[in-house]
This record gives sequence, structure tokens and C-alpha cells, in this order.
Amino acid sequence: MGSDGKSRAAALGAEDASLVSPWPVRKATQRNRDLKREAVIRAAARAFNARGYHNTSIDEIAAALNVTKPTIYYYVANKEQLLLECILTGLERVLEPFRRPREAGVTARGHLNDMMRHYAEAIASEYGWCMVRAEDLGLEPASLQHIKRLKSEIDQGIRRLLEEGIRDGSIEVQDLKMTSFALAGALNWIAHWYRENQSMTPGEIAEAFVRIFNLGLAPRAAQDRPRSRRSRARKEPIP
Amino acid sequence: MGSDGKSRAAALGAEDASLVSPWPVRKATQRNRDLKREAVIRAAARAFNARGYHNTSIDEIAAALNVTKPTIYYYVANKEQLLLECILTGLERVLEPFRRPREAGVTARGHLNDMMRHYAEAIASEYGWCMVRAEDLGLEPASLQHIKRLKSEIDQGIRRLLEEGIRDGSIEVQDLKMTSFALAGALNWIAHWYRENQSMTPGEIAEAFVRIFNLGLAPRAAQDRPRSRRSRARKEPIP
DNA sequence: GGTAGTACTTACTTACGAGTAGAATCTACC
DNA sequence: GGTAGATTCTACTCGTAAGTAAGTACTACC
Repeated sequence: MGSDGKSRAAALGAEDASLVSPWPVRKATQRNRDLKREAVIRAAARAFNARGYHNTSIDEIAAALNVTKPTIYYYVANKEQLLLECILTGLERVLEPFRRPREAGVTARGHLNDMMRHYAEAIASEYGWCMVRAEDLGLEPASLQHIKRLKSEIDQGIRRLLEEGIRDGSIEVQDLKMTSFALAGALNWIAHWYRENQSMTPGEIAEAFVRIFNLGLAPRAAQDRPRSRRSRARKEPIP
Repeated sequence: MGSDGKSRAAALGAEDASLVSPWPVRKATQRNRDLKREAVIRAAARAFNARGYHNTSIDEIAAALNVTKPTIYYYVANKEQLLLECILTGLERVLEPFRRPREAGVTARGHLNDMMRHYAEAIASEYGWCMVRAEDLGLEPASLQHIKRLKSEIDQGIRRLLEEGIRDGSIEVQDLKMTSFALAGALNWIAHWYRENQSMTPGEIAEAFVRIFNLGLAPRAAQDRPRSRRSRARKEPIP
């Protein structure tokens, strides 16, 4: 609470002009507020990232921003919401490539590989850890449901790409569900080791993963394996 | 504390006979104690599994065993140790196949696949969740170090198998580190979805993962893909 | 330069849960 | 059947951290 008294009034006013407040909304101030709110969320993400949700006090987050605890509560209802926002931000980032339509001339496998690159970037961000590691158990049922809906959207997105790949001949898998889980698992897990091991950029990690998941570990027949770097110039390297 | 006054005395006695306590150790009681201690750990694992470490109170664990909180502390020094034991139990289970030598006539890839099956079983157990999901951030440095050592042993074990596979020709990968991370990630992640989705046995999950990681998603040349079930009779199916 | 609302602070309350002291009971063994 | 030690209980302490009440300073705008 304590964050939206006026905006709700404005929303109502949009429906019934007689309810419009005679006091104008202060635009500049509002923007500033959003910026600060975002900074609070980011700081929380970083703190959770470093010490874990339950080991992080609001006081610590406040201190990192050179303010005091009540200031945090001025921007956010409670600690749980802080976590929720971090998780949702992360999930939304991951979802982005699933929501945009495939570009012409790209196979489903190509799109899937793009998705993996995007996914790796998102997971390596501040919000990746929250999204993946935070114990969402213990969140309110409503929040939990929201999270689940987005996670399911990701899963369904992966499966859809796999199905399309099977149809267009660019992918060959046995079990959609397990393949989706294996992909998501490998990608999510990046959050666990990336903090301590930043020797590679998210892009390089993604590239390695694309290769691993495309080719598998068993040796391929020689003609399927372009040895030279140059052969990667093909649209989507069969490697 | 409050758990090992006598066992330490016994250990000292083993070194110097003059220090042997005139009171005999009660064998039957001791066995019973170990059993109960184990039950405490298991109950804790299940509770952490269901509600998360920080959302589980010692009182809840005690209640699940029809005892009261101090009883728990009679078997275990503190809550952190409870978590630590769960994690270590899980890790030890995963480590087992890395510690036993390869059977004759099995390729490194075969061994790796075995490892995956074992890994999946371990992760699907009560302890899997603790091992994977528990925020180990916030544990004492000594405990943390212990955990890290075991995790690193797993990672090194995977890489060793990959290297051996490259040497014996059964495996072909570009990046050992990334491949190890991708494998471990996919397997660890099982802990996240298995609780809510037990439609498959750990064995079936492992089989699917073996297939995915061996073959990859890109279509293989026709002759590499045995379509019939019978061709799996080969030692390690190229599938 | 006065005022309405915005932004932030000091100084609390409160609840919860880890951990413990010390007494009560139970059991193996003489 | 008495007793030492093992096991469990009742009844606490105590720290921590979430959250809040109520006020102060700041700023945009007339």
C-alpha cells in the first residue's frame, strides 16, 4: 500500500469525468518516482543475489541506496513484493523472444538458438538469480500463480519451437517435455555459477550451449561436422 | 553441541588405553540413536523440500515426528547443521558413480550415461531439493567450503569423463567446462519440477536426458539413427 | 513567499522463531 | 527394584528484522 492512491483515482476518472480530481498530476515528479522505484528493485536484486533473499534485510537494501528503511516502504509494499518484482522482471526478459514472431527465412531451430542466446543474457543479469534461485515457496498464492503462469509460458514456448522444428525438419527430438526441461535447466543453472565464474560473456556461454544442444555429445559423421570456422557462415550451421 | 560427549571420549580411548572409560558403551542404544538421528534429517529434508529452508521452523520438523523442539536439538546442533547434512547426503549420493572405477568394456560415454541415470535418481530423492535449491549462501564458511569441495568433485568428475570420451572416441565436444555445466544444470534442475510433476520415474527421465545429450536436437544423418527399438541392443546405442 | 503534496527520517512496536535451562521420565542393566 | 545414563518435556530467553506511526524537510507551483 501507500503507493497508488492517486493513480487509482486517475484511472477511475478516465471512466467518469465528474470524478476527475481538480489537482493535476505532476508529470516530472512521477517519472522521477518510477526511476527511483526501479533503482530500489535493482538494489534489492543485487542484494538478494549476493546474500540470498532471507539473509538480506530491508535495512541493508536501504543502506546500499543511502536511505533508511521506511523509504523502501515508500516505494514498495513489503519485502515479498520486492522479490516478486525481481522475479517478474527476469521472467519477462526471458519471455521476450517467445513473444516476437519468427523472422522470415529462419528455421525453428534458428529461432530456438536465438532464444537460447537471449535466455543466457537474461539469466546472467541481476534478475536472473532471483528468478531462478529465490525460494518462491512461501510467496503469496496469488504471486506464486503469476510466476507459474509466466514459467509455463516459457515452457510452452520452447515446446512450440521444438514442434515447429520437427515439422520444418530442422529439429529431431523424442520427448518434447523432457527436451524443454533439459534446455531450461541447463540455461537456468547458469545463474548458479555465473556470479562466481564470469570468465565468459553470456554470449559466449550461449554459443557453447547452442553447440552442445544442437550436436549432442556423441560423435557425428564426418561430413556433418564442419571443422573450419568459415563454414559457420551458413545460415544456421548444422555443425 | 550436546550430541557427542561420549563418542569423543571413546575416540580418545582408542589411542590411549588408560583413558578408556570404565562405563561400557551401550551398543543397542547407540544404534537406535543413529536411526532416530537419521529420521530427523529425513524429516527435515522433507520439510525443507515442501516449504523451503527459511520457511520451515524447527517446531514444524519436530511436530512431523511427534516430538518437541528440544528433541531435535538433542540430535542435531542447530538448524544450519540440519541443512548441511541434507545437502551433504545428496551430494554424496551423486558422487558415488564418479568414485567407482569404470567397468571393463564400457566407453567413457557409457559411463557418463550411467552417471546421468544415477544423478537423476539422487536428485529426485528427498535430498535432491536441499542439495540444489537450498540457499547455501548464509551457511558458515567451513560448511560452505565442504559443499564447494564436493560440488567441484562432481564437476571435475564430469569433465574427466568427457576427456576420456574424447580420447576413446565415444564423445566429441568443444568446451569441457560448458558441457559439464550444461549437463549438471539440466540434471540439477530436475529437482525443481520433479516434486510437482512426477509423471515419470527418475529412470525414465534419465533415459530421455541421455538421449537428448547424446544426440542433440539437430537431425542426424539417417544411418546414424536407428529407428527400430531393436537396434538399442548394441552396447551403447549411438541412437 | 506561501502552500499542497512529495519524499524521507527518527523512533518505535511486534511477532516469530532459534536456541536453552532444568526438570521429568524412561530404560538398560546390576 | 534401584540407579546411572539416555531421552524427552515444559517453560522460558533473546535477537533480529519486518513493518509502522508520526513527524520533518524538501520542491514545484501559484
